[in-house]
Amino acid sequence: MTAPGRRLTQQDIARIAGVSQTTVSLVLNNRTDAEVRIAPETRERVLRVIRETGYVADPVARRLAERRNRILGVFTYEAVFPTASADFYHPFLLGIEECAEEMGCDLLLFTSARAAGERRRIFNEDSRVRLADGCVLLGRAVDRDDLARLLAEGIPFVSVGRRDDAGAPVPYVGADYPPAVRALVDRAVGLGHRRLAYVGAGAGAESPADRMRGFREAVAALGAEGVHVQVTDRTPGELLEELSAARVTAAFVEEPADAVAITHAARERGLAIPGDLSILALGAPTRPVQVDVDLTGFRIPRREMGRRAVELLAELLESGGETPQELLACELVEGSTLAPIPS
Amino acid sequence: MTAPGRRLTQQDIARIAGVSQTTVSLVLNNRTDAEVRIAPETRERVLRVIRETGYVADPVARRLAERRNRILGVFTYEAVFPTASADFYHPFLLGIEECAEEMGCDLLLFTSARAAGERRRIFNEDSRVRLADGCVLLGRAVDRDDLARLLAEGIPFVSVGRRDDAGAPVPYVGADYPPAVRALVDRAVGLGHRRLAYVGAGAGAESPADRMRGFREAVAALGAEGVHVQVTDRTPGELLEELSAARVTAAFVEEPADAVAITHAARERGLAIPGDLSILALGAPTRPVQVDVDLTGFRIPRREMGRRAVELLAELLESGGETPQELLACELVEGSTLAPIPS
DNA sequence: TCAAGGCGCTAATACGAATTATCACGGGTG
DNA sequence: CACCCGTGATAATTCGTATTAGCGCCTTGA
Repeated sequence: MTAPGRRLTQQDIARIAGVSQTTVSLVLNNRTDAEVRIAPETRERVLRVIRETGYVADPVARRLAERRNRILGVFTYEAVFPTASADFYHPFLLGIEECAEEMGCDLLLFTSARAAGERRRIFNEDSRVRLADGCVLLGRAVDRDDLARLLAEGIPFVSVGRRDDAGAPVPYVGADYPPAVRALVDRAVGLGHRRLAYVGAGAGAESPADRMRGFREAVAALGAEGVHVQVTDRTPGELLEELSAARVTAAFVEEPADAVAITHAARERGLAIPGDLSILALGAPTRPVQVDVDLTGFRIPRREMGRRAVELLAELLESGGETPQELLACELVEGSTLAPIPS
Repeated sequence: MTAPGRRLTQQDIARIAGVSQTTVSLVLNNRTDAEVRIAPETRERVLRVIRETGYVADPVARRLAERRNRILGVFTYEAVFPTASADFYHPFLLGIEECAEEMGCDLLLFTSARAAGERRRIFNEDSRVRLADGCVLLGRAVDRDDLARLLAEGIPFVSVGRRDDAGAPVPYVGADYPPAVRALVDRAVGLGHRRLAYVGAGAGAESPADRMRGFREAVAALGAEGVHVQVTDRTPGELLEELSAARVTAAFVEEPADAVAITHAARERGLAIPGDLSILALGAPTRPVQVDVDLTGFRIPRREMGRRAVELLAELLESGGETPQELLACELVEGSTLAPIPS
């Protein structure tokens, strides 16, 4: 058993085995190159001492020397675990953890990144991004300056979620929103809907913008009419009124939590969903809600995105190569809030 | 803007500012001791270069020299994120993350710790435990050898959940099960119950053992009768039969998921809960279940345990000191599955 | 008999920052 | 004029591991 005092170093092992620190390092790394030769008996002796003492290499020193430590950073702009956003982020993290585990990597959560009282920034006073070989970025909106800086410093990273260029192309794995939204619009129009609404910000970050774009393009391509309904500071009731005033028959709601609220409000007022109004949900809820409505919409492949981000990061670390940019298809969810236009 | 090539070092900053690396380090660490003097203008010049280049110290090198890096390791014997156990672990992690963030620490998740195909071990071939300043251990059952080794190597750690000695006392923050179970037994006996059952393993790890102990002691102290019902490989129906055969009127169920299943099975058979049988749940579900029963029992202060573990770890790192061992009180949950004994 | 090369290992050094031990320079003092 | 001391910096060393460049010794081949 190890003495409780100071930690063992290769130097100690070397002393005990009667060899040099170099030899211990070579044995430890199982170097059998033509350049390096170690007598089997010496190797065995060193290995025995290592076994007996239970020595393990200090990962910090290793990283300093080798410039690599099989640690992947995970930066989230919001806290990872807190319940408010947990349901939304959990699947991404699940994928990230799975993949990291398979690759034998540890995950470093940059929980300390919060700048004084404000929202988190990647580069704060003494940033630890560099402790990891590379990192995965998570968050609805990612700071443009942070991205630019990551790119400029050549820090390997992959964003989960598409990002616009920030001085240079940003490596990402995103959800392919436009075709998913387009497919929903297609179906609605196929069921006779002509007056459609996009309910939500449709801007502010790439993902809402992408959905909005998909909506606009599809509406234009099919010759339907599309209106835009903002949700900020409005009750579900007010939204319903605006929809009805605009004679909308199918509402494409950016945030499923809003879709649920609107559905409830409608049913309270005796408005049938989807009989009188069809509701389409564009993604996964980012706020905690009891989703007791079987919403028609699509599924964001969050877990797959997490996995893929780690895979791409690994490739980036391995071989460098091109800036990876991938969009993963969203799967349509049948649900029961889309019906033919009321006659 | 930084050149995309090699990373800046203090040496580079020193060269640019026309000073030595030492000076850069001193300025960076804002050392103003009596021993160390730097002319205001020199300091300003160095700071300007640092600002202009956006230099940040390499945390790895820092750690090697300083023997401290404000990284806390989190070791879980099961995967952290996967949904199966996510609901159980989430609150602990929430507390851990909160506290780490406040203290300006990052969290290192040892996801790579899985030994070849087997369950996780802390010390595998190249363990990274030591990358962190200290670590928090999470998991129902923690390997005794791992604990002994952590203690022997003097690695600072705090276990979430009480642990028996492993060669030496183990630092922990646990839930104080015995008084919580005792309080429930008290109430049951106060309501006339005399034949009580402990349903669950009651052994295998510290936490079930603690509950069992609380149960036994309370039953003995109050002069009631207690039986032990094992759950492994038994259907809820079989459990119910055993309970009824033993004329038990109040069942103390270790695992709330089982409590839910038993309640459902009972109601299906026309057995009233709590009219005919009272059900007490001892803690939080470790398996995913739809908890649609308002169980009487107690709440494990998981979030607080996470927080406290990090706080204690911090103290341990700061000042060394005694092996901290704390038990946090569980809060009783009223629920509606406890009623007076049927007459 | 001597250069060429194989063998098994080690000394020296790099990695980037922190710390310790000095050092050069003036100005005041004895 | 020699001495001391405060000032403002730096050279050298440390942390633990990985890598590079050899070093002696022994065998071969011509």
